[in-house]
Amino acid sequence: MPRHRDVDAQRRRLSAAVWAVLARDGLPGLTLRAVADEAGCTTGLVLHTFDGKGALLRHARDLLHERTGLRADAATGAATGPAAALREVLLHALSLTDEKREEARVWVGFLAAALPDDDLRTVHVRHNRAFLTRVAGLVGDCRPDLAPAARQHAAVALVAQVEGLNALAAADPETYTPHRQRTALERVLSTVLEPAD
Amino acid sequence: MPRHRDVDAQRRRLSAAVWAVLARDGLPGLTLRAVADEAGCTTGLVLHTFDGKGALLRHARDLLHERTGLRADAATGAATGPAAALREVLLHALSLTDEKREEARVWVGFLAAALPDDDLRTVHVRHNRAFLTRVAGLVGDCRPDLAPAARQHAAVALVAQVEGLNALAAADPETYTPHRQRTALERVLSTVLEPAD
DNA sequence: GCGTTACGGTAACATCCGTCACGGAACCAC
DNA sequence: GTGGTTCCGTGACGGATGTTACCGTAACGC
Repeated sequence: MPRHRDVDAQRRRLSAAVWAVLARDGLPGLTLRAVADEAGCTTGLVLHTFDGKGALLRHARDLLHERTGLRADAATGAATGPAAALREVLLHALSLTDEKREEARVWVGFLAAALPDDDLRTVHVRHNRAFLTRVAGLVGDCRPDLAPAARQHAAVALVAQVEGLNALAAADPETYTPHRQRTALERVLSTVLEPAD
Repeated sequence: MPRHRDVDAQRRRLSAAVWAVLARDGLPGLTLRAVADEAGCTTGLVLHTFDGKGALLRHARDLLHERTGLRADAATGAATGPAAALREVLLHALSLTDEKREEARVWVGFLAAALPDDDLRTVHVRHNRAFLTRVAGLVGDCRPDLAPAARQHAAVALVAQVEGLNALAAADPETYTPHRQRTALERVLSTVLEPAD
């Protein structure tokens, strides 16, 4: 029984190639051949590892969620309190570095690809909701006085702020500078942490 | 010199077909043949009217800006004061109806198409900045006490909130309901209109 | 009414897409 | 070493894409 391969490692490598192509050439450039070239193999390997382009994209989207999730976990763990945890998680979701701006471009690419593709949309929506739920939980840690619905409303505003800044900065980083992103996030954050009432 | 056509009307019709295809089939389905079918003509007419696919997309993006601009003008004119004008313009930019959700899908499609296309990106960024400038002006009307930089910061947060909600609602309208969109926008709006200091 | 001219449909082009069948190469058991 | 089995690169396929050249046709000036 010869020749075993590390299937998971190949899937990770190919998914990383999907991100690289998506960040560099955008959604129109995301072809199996481009992914294979990026990964240093042929389309043969890609289609032996995944059941077609759709499965490849879904796995790449899953892995992106895993990656951002780990970063959020680390941000939560390093924080000194509930408010710091919420702030750190949201700050680490912004496009404050070139690497993160690349990631935002990839996120936009997946979003646009998911709109007409029900399978990919299901995956994309699930991960977006998971982030929303995470933020709602952190809001609850900061404001246990809030009812669940109020936490959800605060989380929606925070997540929309972050993803809006990411989408805008992906196309126009000169206008949506890191400083402006941070300032905008702090504005919304203040409505959660320092309610006027 | 026979047979003159209304070139502008054709351009508008073809651009409207671009929106329809982009809303229904997404960016991957946006082909010249699909646009021609939607407009009830052939690719021959499309390419006699525009210098290729890129020019068609840029014009369609221009027209989308014009359309949203007219809506914002109407919202501003109908408002009873500076605060109402700001609120109305932002509310009309949200995805509160099916038609607006379609428009948000189109906006996401243009964004994703613009990321790897410098010409289209230039157009897209210009229109996004115009909206930002408009919002900054309305903020100035509400809060003449604010310095220009502070107005800009407030406008960035408001625009990011609106576009973030649109992007999220485009893929997941069940989570980002009209009510939640309005509530989230009011939260950010309150930091501009009722500053805690 | 006729000729000229712009218009727009048709069909082809080369290219690229996703996918698949084939065959050689690599690897482990014996 | 030898056989058997898995892996993966090769090359081809049908179809779709953007673009172009061609040509019939409809409309205006005279």
